[in-house]
Amino acid sequence: MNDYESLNEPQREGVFTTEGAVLLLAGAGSGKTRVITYRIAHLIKDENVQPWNILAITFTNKAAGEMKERIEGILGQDSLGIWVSTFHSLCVRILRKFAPRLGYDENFTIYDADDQKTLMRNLIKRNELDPKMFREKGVLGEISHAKDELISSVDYARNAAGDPYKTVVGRLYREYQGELQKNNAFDFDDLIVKTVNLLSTDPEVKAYYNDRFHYIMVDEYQDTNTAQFELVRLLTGERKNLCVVGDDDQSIYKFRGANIYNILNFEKFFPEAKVIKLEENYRSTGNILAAANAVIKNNRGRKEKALWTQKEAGDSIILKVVDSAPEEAEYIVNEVRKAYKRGEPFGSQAILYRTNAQSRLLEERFVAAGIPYKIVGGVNFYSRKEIKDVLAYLKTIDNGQDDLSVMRIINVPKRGIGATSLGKVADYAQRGDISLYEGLCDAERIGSLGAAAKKINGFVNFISVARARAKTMSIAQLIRWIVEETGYLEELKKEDKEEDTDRVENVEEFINKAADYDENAEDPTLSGFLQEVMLVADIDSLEDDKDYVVLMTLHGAKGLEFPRVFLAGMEDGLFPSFMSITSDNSQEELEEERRLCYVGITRAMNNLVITSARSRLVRGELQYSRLSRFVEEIPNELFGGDNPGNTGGRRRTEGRSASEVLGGRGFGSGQNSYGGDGSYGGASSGRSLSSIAGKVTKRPVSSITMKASSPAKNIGSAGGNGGLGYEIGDRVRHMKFGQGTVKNIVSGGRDYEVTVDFDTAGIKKMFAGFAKLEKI
DNA sequence: GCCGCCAGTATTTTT
DNA sequence: TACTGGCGGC
Repeated sequence: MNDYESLNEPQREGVFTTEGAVLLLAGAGSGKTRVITYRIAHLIKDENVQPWNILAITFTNKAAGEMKERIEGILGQDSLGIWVSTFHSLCVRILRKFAPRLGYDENFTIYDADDQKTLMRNLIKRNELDPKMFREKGVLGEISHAKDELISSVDYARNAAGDPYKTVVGRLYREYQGELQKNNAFDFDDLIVKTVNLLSTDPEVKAYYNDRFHYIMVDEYQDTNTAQFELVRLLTGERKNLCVVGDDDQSIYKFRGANIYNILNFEKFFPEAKVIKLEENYRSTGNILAAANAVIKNNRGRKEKALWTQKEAGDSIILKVVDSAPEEAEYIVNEVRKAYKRGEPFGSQAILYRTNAQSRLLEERFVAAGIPYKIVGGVNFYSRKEIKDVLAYLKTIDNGQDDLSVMRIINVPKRGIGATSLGKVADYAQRGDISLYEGLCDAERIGSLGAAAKKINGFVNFISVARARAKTMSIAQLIRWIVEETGYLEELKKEDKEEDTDRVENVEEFINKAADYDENAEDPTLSGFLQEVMLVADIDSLEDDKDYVVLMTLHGAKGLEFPRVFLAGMEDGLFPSFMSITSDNSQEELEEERRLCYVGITRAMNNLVITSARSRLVRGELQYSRLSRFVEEIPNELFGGDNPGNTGGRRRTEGRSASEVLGGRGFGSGQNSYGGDGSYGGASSGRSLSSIAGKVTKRPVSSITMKASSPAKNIGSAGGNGGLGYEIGDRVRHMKFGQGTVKNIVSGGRDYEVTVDFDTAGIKKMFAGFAKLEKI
């Protein structure tokens, strides 16, 4: 911890101002993670704060994991006991302990979006409502927004008086909550809301956590909603040692209830709050930063600030406008390859887009080119059918009150128990006010069931045997036993469709994840496993040390950085989205889109490539659009006029004829596949757009590999720096930043902080333990 | 009770 | 285009 000198003045202020409320306005790339980690280290090392008195809240598990690693890198064992977690996992942890005080069991189930839909669909049906009028998605959206604002079903119904639609939604809201409780389940929003309820109504619980957490930090504060703010406020208690870190310019989750006033009005809630601004950007070149500033300054509702950098202007920003989306994909893949040949690893390049659907064409091209890539987002691993099936078995075993899960698996694989029999049991259960599973246990007593009762008994017996086994087996063993004993795996294997082979692989992958949990969790339990798994986002699987091009949405890219960034699909109607342009409060929504654009631009360290297609297929229809208005906001001089392949400064190029566009010609020659299987072949010249698009049939499952075990912790703590394998002056290679020269090695607690001057990425400081530098 | 076909709908972003 | 739910035939 001899490294405080490397901090700039405001950063230092952020580290040392530990008492009271602090609002850290941290611009993109201004080193906020560094401030948070150093701050925590300072609290523990210099202020003698116990690690378990510190709580740090992040948005993704990945961010939490990284922060933990970095703190551990500085403090080693001394960091044990710090709570670093996401809002949702924090709440799960609290509820696991105190859920009974709310009338739930500790082994509650968490319902994801799919489960919510199923439940709501049932309710709409039961109420005999017109499903056209009341769509489950719309109703759930209303409920979710209410929960974000801590509006209970009672309050909602009261506010709805006079509005017929809202009155019905209010009723559905109430019934929905009733069902959740009956099933001993929480949805995502409930995790927060119920924890807030608990803390605000139970002084004992509140005192317990106030006593526990003396210092609280919240990252990405601009994306918190009202309920999350209230949660933080309650946890903070009288000490008021709360440090929030955020950037109003990067607030991009309003659609999910993020309340920008949490940041804009922080000083109203905490009048004595100290406001610190981090405005020096260490990430991007001058040109990139200038572009970002030029775009964001068009927003009105923001705190004034000016991000600056000491870096040079760097390369020009490249703008490439092509005729069609397939050409865009081809161009990007080509540029990726060229950059790779110039020495930029694949892992240093990322492609960002507005919607997940855009990944398809890109993926197709990457496969054809034989370039390693990874798509983040889209369908979550845990929401695949086969995984959800297995999960439903586990949930049924763990929490018999979860009717939804029982319903899902009772006839999977086929047991000959159909809708009619199930309906009879459901009626019986409802009359007796018992769970569906308890109803099934009574099958013999339901006369009308006839032969079906035997089949149902078979299922009930299976579950009770499974419950007994769950007590002795590891979770991985239990899953394997389930999929074999029920014949589920057999059924998947029997089908020889490609799709099903993937499914079998996914189930195997799931078993691996369970095994990993069995090994690494502090106190592995089935409930714990299920709850953890339900909160995993796709981004969490991103591994820094793999050399692949990353493809993801702009939302997914928040908090990440890459030496080379492609912003794809920069077209009005796509980005900014059609919805935002045509919406009633278009002004506000466009500002949110603009912030998203700002986030995208500021992910880039050295090179930014913006692409736009004059036409693309949207839902099977060819759609024409003009260059995104955001690109128009970037000053001309930041674009290079002589970039190879650039449109050459002709930015406002409109009016190509439709026939020219429809020709779908590739722009180059010699685009032959590059180590791929050749099935997609070479240039697109001559092929019609539809035939190219028609090629996409199935997406390969982007593999999510698990690390065998421990994330390299104590490397090189031998003596001297003998364990590192390199010293000052040596040339080294980093998976993401490429080659560079070691400039300095400083011992920092258990690990070494190594300074490397990378040829393309510039000077970086990193902990040897997880930088995994290789001498060359 | 099961399977397959048809029609309607959706795509903005996700912990 | 692609997914889902509903419906009818076996």
